[in-house]
Amino acid sequence: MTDTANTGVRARLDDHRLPDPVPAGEYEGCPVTGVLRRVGDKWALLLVTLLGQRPYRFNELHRAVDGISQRMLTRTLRTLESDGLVDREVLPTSPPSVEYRLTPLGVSLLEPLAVLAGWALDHHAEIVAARRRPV
Amino acid sequence: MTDTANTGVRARLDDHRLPDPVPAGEYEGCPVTGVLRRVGDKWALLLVTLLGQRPYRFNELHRAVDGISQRMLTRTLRTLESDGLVDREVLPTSPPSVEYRLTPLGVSLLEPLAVLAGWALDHHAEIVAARRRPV
DNA sequence: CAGCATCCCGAGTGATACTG
DNA sequence: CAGTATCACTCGGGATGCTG
Repeated sequence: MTDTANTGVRARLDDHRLPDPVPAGEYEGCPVTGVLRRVGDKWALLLVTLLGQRPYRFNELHRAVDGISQRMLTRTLRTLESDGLVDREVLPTSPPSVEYRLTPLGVSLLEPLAVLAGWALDHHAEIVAARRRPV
Repeated sequence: MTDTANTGVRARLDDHRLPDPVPAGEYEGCPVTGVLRRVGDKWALLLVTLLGQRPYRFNELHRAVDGISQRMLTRTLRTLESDGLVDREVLPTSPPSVEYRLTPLGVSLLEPLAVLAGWALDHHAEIVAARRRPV
């Protein structure tokens, strides 16, 4: 592998769009797996939860999450947008600001997510305990 | 990067334990994220779903999933066992056979999972449609 | 049968610097 | 402010071969 070899290169020179539009995989076979992979994303769920409360601007999200890099914030938002979960709106202000909000589809995800989050909060102590006792 | 440079070397020579006991990360900060990462595992959820129906033996699982490697099957089962979701029982037969079954904790996960799976089945068509329309 | 040991590749992710 | 371009590094995950 040479250093110049770009991973997952787009090779669209004249149409310089996003460098890497969507991070993760296809919805091959089972659609449930595809959704779960999305949900299992390190940041995706956190962003969805945040946006479930109110719209956020880019740097507002960047500050709110605190630990995420600009790159991953952009990529995750782009993925969520591409999946139709998040809507991106560019406001015509003098310093351009962008607002992100959940789509109806994104809102509909909040409820199943809450169920799983409830389970996690309810049982994570048991999981941690299980991990601490080797066999 | 030279070819001899090993990625993520273990460097524990005298204590040759498992090469990589648990694949994924810690439960830092939010326990929900940790659980979601587990759930987002490529195979973990599939195995939990399978084991939710009845106990399976190792190669039985290997055949049932079909596409998983021995290594990932072992690793995923070990992780699930380590998290207290799956129980591993070695049967004292002449060719040693091992049975895997869900623990009560694992069974309790089936319901939240079903909710999420239901959402996925219900909306994955919208997601696919959203991905096909660029902006 | 049920694993464990290695090698290897690509995806995911962070850090940093630059731009409209 | 809201990104984009690179570089570098780790880790998930597949292939293959060996063992008790």
